Amino acid sequence: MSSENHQFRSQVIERLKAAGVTPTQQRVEIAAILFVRDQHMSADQVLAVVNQASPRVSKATVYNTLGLFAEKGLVREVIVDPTKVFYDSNTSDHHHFYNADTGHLMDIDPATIKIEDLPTLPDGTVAEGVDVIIRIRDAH
Amino acid sequence: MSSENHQFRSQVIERLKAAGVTPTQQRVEIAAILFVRDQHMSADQVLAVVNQASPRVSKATVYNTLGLFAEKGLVREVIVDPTKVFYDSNTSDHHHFYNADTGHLMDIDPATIKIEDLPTLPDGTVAEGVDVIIRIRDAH
DNA sequence: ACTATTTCTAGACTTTGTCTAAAGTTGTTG
DNA sequence: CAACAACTTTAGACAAAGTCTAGAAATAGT
Repeated sequence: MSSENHQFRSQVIERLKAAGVTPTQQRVEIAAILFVRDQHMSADQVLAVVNQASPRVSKATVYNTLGLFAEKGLVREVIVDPTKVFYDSNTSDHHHFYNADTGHLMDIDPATIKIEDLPTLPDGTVAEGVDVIIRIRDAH
Repeated sequence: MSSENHQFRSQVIERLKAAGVTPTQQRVEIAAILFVRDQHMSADQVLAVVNQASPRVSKATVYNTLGLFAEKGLVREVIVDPTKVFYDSNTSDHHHFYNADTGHLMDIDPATIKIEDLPTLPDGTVAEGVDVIIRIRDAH
């Protein structure tokens, strides 16, 4: 493993610790995949990538880990496709384009969209988050 | 069947025809359930309600029909829950609160939320729709 | 009525995701 | 550093939503 990779892994481990997640072997593997850059991956994709070389992480662990990361704010769940959940390694406040033709999910530049004051929430509830999805398709 | 019900059914049939949907027995059954009032139902719920008395519509037909209605603009698909699709019989332009604690989906009064000018779309794509989901949870 | 097209159906199947029970790790504490 | 508790991982069974198939039924057009 190169020195840069080694350094990246330590950064990943620090980030897990900072989020209160014990950095086990498997979690670091998964986090290292997600955190190389801002991206959107389904659990299935993560499973495929992590086990590319040799099977090293089980399906159950991938699902558990992604759920844990989402809970701890390390990734964000994006629900746009009825058949699967995407995990977004960009946790900053932003929204998405979703191209149903291609299944492609893209970030919207936060500067280009704004929601004016949120409506009053139903009684006895608190806001958890706001998702804006602009559904697009290929121009025919 | 009462006269009001009979009248409602004719209205439903007219609405299907207007949308270019042949009003078969099964489609009318399903539309009659959805169109009584603005509501959010999953395919499973529709299946349960339509077959309450005696089984009259198959699972495949319920799924096909809801898909057809969505395509024809008679209902709107709402994707907020990773485990199932909701069908909204309110097709006017509006957005949703989604309470993940209760699984409850609620309309947001269109007057109380506004999106300022949409961002530029990716090249070669056209907008299909904008979904805003405010995720809420029960105050502890 | 006869034929072609559309629609409906039961049930097998697929896919995403969850659960379980056992085995493996890790961390703590004396 | 041994003993123990708590946590994590795993294979594989399971669950639930939704799709597919091939035949039966309804419907429409002539």
